[in-house]
Amino acid sequence: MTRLKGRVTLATVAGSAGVSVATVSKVLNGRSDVSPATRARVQEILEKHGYVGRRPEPARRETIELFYQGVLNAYSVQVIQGVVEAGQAAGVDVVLNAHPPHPQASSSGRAAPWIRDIIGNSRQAAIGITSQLADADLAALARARLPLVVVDPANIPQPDVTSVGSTNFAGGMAAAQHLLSLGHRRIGYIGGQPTSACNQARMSGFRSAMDSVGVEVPSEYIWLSDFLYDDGVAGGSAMLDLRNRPTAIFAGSDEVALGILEAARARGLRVPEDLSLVGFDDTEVARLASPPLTTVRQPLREMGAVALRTALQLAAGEQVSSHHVELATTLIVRGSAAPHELSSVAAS
Amino acid sequence: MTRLKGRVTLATVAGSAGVSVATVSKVLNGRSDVSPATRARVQEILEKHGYVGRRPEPARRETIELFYQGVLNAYSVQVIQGVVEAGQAAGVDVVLNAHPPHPQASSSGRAAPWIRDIIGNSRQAAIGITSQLADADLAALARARLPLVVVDPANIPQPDVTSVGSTNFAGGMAAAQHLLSLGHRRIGYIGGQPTSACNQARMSGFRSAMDSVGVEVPSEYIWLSDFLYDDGVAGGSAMLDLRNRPTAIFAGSDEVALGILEAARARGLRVPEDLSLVGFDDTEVARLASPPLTTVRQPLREMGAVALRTALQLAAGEQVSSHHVELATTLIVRGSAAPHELSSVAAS
DNA sequence: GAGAGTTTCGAAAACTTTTCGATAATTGCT
DNA sequence: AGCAATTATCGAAAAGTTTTCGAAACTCTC
Repeated sequence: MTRLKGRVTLATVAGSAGVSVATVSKVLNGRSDVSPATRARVQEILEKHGYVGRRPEPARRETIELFYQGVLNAYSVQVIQGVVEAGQAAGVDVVLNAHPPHPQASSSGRAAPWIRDIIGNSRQAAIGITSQLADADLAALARARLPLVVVDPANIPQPDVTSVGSTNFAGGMAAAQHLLSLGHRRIGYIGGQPTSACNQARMSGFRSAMDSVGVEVPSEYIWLSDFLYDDGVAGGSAMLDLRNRPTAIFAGSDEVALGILEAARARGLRVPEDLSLVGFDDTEVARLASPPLTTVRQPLREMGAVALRTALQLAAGEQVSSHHVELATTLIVRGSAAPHELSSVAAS
Repeated sequence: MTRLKGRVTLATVAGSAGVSVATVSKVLNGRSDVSPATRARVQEILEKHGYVGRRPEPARRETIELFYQGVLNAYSVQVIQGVVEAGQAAGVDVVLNAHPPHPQASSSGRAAPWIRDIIGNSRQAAIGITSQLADADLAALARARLPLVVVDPANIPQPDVTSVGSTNFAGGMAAAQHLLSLGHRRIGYIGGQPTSACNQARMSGFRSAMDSVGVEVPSEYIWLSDFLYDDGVAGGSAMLDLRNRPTAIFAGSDEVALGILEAARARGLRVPEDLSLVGFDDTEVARLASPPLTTVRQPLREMGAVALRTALQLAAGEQVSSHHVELATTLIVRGSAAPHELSSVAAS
């Protein structure tokens, strides 16, 4: 109904409410010279007819905020690309912004300034990359009815935060199985913080695969700090200096793998002849590395695209089927992992 | 003046500008069916009369469009970061968008669709990363009075395009001098397209440094295709298979350097022991490479920040002192270039 | 150089807001 | 109560703005 002819206009509402066009206009603009009773009635009719002004919004495009933590790396770039591409397809603007690394949960219940900015700038939705938000931040966003989608949230997925991830556990298993199938038995893992959800999943997948073939993982074969290059160098150095060093290492990220690569090179160890390496993420650096990294691919662009589409759905008030979506990981075989025979031959 | 009677209205402006009320309204709302000349004139009159709408809009934030070509790489990421940081400082939104690689100068004089989008979305300014725009695109932007700043434009800097670059020539010289000072004499160059301005500058700087110490550069020591990994592999392979292969190579980009690194590894050549390598850009991958790349640093973040500030100046109608700014390059010494003695010892 | 398509523009129509006068309701005063 | 003054409410008309639509001018193509 109310669609008999064209758009709903002030005249439509005025007719339906039995008042003049001017009065309806006054109600819309909160003028004082309208009696409360009339105002209420007009407002009801407005609602009923779903009146929207001539220009619902001042012709401004929908805008979603994409934020990253601290600095951009090879990982975030892929996600950003996915978000931007999906944003173009959907005809929304993607505003990119950085936010300080870890506001360290301000004791007060106030949201961080940059969160308040997002709200104040009236975005349709926000997308975070591996972000860890304080409860106050989440509460502020919820109050403002501003949907949030996090790609690969750093902390354990909370039920009230929509998130997009990948099958980290399966990826960890795939990496371990690949190395096992190449004949390796002494396999180390160098990954991120023990509190990080994706690190836990990757390591659990790794452990699970190792367990299922009855291979022990000694504690000195596990090194956890962060997913960064320097952590790879440190962990790799420690592990390669062991009397009984591993013949293969599964790195929790490509950046870590590159750090291990450097630690190996510094010791005159060649990859993959003397040490097999499997990374995680399949960022650009995996392809550019020498040797190119065998790695577990996270479909980061797709994850970004899914995050954007989910954010738009939430912004449109639609329900999403699941608060957490995981896309499949794939093992990408390049040149950094080789059969164990090679390394034993070289060692002998 | 113009206050003879009551408020300044569309009719006032229309009369003063000699156009219809409708046209003024269209200018105000950024409609497309107004010629640039008319738009400019009306805008000027609007300004002069200090026209304010009946209800001032809720002050939307300034928005600048940052666009990249095709895919994001380690290079663009640094620039993006600089733009985003400067944008935050200036309180403007940075909208990120991709555009198709090379529309190949559509024969017609029409601007590319994505350019029309930028104009239609009424950005305050646009920033391109290594973009090559067709004349029609530039003309369309100029007509819409939309300032454009290009970071490291792919083609020769045109006088009517504001651009930000770095001292490529000096960087090329610095790279060559570094390798020369390490005792190298057989030095190759693998870089981008001969038509690319920055490639020309880098290679000229390289050649100039070589000339000034009287060292010849045989033609087979020069390889030009693109600034990509695969080009590094191809060029590196060709050059390293020469009977009299170079002892050092200056790569026109870090990505090319990584390709050369891989070509060397495939031939059992070690870097820097058997081959010294100097990259260009100092993107993240230079730090992550194994060995870490000695490279010529372009201050990409600063370049991005300068581009944004310049764009805002232009948007504010200010004159900029120069249409092309070059920031200084710096040689970053890491581990991929070593004294020539080492390699001759290894060779003997 | 005709034809098809595009761009530019203003008159008129459509829509919204404001002004201002009419009317009714309320208050103040005797 | 009766009457005047005040106030509240409302809509017609005016004012202001945006959109539609057709005409004219221009451009590109064959």
